[in-house]
Amino acid sequence: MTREEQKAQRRQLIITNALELFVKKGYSETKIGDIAKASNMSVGLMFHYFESKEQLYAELVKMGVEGTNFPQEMNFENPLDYFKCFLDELFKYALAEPWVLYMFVLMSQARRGEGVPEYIREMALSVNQIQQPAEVIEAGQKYGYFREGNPMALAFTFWSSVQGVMEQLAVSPELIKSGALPQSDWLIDIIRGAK
Amino acid sequence: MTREEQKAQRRQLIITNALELFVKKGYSETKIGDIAKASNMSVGLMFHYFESKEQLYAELVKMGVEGTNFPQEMNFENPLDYFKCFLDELFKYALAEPWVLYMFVLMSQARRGEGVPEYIREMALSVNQIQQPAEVIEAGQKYGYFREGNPMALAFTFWSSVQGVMEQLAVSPELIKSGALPQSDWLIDIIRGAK
DNA sequence: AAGTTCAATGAATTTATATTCAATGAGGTG
DNA sequence: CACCTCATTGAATATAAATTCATTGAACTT
Repeated sequence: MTREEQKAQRRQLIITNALELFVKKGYSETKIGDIAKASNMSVGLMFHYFESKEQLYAELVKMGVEGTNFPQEMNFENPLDYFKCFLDELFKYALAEPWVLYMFVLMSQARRGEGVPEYIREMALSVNQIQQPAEVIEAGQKYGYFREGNPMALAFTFWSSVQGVMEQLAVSPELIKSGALPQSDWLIDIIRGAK
Repeated sequence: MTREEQKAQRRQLIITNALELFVKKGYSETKIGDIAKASNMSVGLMFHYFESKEQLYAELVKMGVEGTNFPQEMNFENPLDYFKCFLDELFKYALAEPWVLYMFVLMSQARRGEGVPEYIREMALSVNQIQQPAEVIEAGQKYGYFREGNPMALAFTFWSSVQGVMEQLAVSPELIKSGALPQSDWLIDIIRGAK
C-alpha cells in the first residue's frame, strides 16, 4: 500500500473512532487520548492528522451537514409518504451501519450545543429540521392526511421523538442486537393520529 | 433572616443554577465558575457548600431519583390512562415550572452517561423506565388497548420519544413561550396506534 | 462588649488535558 | 545505494479548570 493510501486510511480510522466516542461520551468528555488509543496511535500523531480536537469535531459536523439529505423534493401523492420514506431510509441505514446512526446523533448533539463551540453549533443548525416538515404538515392537514393541531408543534414533536429514539439507539447496542426495534409507523402516528 | 436560613437559601440557589446549567451545557462543559457567577458568589464559596463539582451533580441526580414517581399503582380501567395520566402530569408541571423540566432532562442525560461519572450514571439508571411500561403494554395488548408489536420495543420507542421531546423543550424556551406545544395524545398514539 | 464561629473571598496550588516539538526511522526517489 | 521526505513517537510545555487555603469581617453567644 502506498504511503498516501495509508495516510488516508488512518485519517479515516481516526474519524470513525472519534465519531463513536463523541456520540457516546460527548465532546468535552472525549479526550484526544481516548481517540488515539482507540485508533492505536500516539497522542502526538492526532495533531499530525488534525489541527485540533475542535477542528476534528467541526469536520465531523461538516460531513453531517453535507450528508444530510432531508428529502427536499415532494413527488408524493400522499404527503405522509414524505415522512414514511424518510423514516424508513433512516432506520434502514442507521440499523445496518452504525456510522449513519452516530452521525445522526452527533448532529442532534451539536444542534443542542452541549459543550460544543458556538460556531459549530450554528453549522449544525443550518440544516433546518422543523420548518419544512411543518409546511408539509400544514398543507396536508387540509386534506385530512395529518391530525389537527399546530403544524409547528406537530413537526417539533415528531422530530424531537425521532431524535430521542436515535439517541437512545446509539447508546443501546443490546437493543439493536435483540431485534426489538422501533417501527417507523409508530412514529408516523404522532402526526397522523388515530383514524 | 437567621444565618442558617441564609445558608439554606444560598445552597438552594446554587442547586437551582447548577441544574439549569448542567442541562443546558452538559456536565463537563459547565464550569464551577459558571455556577458561581450565576449565583453571584465566589468560586471558593462553592466548595464551602459542596465538596466537589461531582458531588453537586450527584446530589442533583439523587434528588431526581427520589423525586421520580413513575406511577407504580395501576388502578386504571383502561391501561392507556396509565400513560395518559403520566404524560399529562409531566407536561403540566414541566411547562409550569422549569425545575421539573430540567430535572427530567438531567436524569436522561445522566442515564445516557455523557461525561458523567459511572456511579452517578448507575444511580440514574436505578429508576427503571422501560420494564414496567413494557409489562403494562403487553397486558393491554390482549384486550386491544395498544397496537401490535414487541412490547419492549413499543415501550422503548414511547419512552425515547418522551425524552427527546423534553430535551428539546429544555433548550427551546422560545417554543414554550410561543405556545406551540406538544400534546400528550400525540405521543400516546405511538403505542395506541391508528384505530 | 469580648470572644467565637463561620460565611465569604481571592490568590495559590494541583491536576488534567490539549498542544508543541525535537528526535527517529521507514518509505519513497534519484 | 545515498538522500530526502514525512509519518510517528514520547517527552516537554501551555492552559484551563478544580480544589485548597490563609485571611477577613459579619453574625451569633455569653
